[in-house]
Amino acid sequence: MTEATDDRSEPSDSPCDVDCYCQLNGLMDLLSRRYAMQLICVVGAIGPARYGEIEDTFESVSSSTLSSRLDDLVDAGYLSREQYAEIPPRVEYDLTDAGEELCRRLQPLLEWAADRDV
Amino acid sequence: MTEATDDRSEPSDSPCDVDCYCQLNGLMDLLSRRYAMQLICVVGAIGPARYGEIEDTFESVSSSTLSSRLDDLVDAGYLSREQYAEIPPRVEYDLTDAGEELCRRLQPLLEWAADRDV
DNA sequence: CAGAATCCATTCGGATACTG
DNA sequence: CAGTATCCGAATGGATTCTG
Repeated sequence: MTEATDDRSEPSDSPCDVDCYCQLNGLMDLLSRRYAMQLICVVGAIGPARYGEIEDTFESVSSSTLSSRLDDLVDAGYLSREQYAEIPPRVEYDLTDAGEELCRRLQPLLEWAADRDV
Repeated sequence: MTEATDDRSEPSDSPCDVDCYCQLNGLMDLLSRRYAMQLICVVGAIGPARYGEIEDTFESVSSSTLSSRLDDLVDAGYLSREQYAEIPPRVEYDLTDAGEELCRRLQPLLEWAADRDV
């Protein structure tokens, strides 16, 4: 018999093997970009949020950076973007279902992170 | 009375206000670097792990990148590094207490992420 | 108001070669 | 084995200006 002191050679039962953490997948790349994780939780916290609201929440973020990060999250399906035909224009971002799930999984991390090093 | 349809104007009771997500703190910067989150969970999964073990777990990572990421996490206090005076040299990385807490908060996220986009 | 476009300094991470 | 040192292209994010 093959020596199997641990289960690393038999990934059959584990629903999520260690290796799964290592395949750099698109989501991790996305979340690693600046403000991405914070944005999910902020939108989750203040519900449908206008662009300006979100911008104000962050102390300093350039509009170009914020825009591209919002686009990323919309394109990836974690944020929805509703544009109203008004003047002045109004845009509202909100979490999609996937975004809510993501937010749920991010919140424990971000809360702890915020406590740690303010 | 002041209108308070939501609690955004009264952040008194909330232990972690929305704003806390926005202060870009050092931990989020650290976690946003490549492999950082995965490393925490990998070390959490395979216990005390040698450098080579960790390297093998990732399909492709240059030693320079892996080294610097491990250094980051050690310096930040999430990984411990034990070096044994043997030949050939042996080094073992493990989670610190803070690292374990971090791992606990990362795991739900990474497991979900791995399921999502393989 | 909610961005888009452009430009640019900095940072990041991979490749490669070398070492105690 | 477990890195370090150096080099370099690519990606990132900020500043600024402009627009429907």
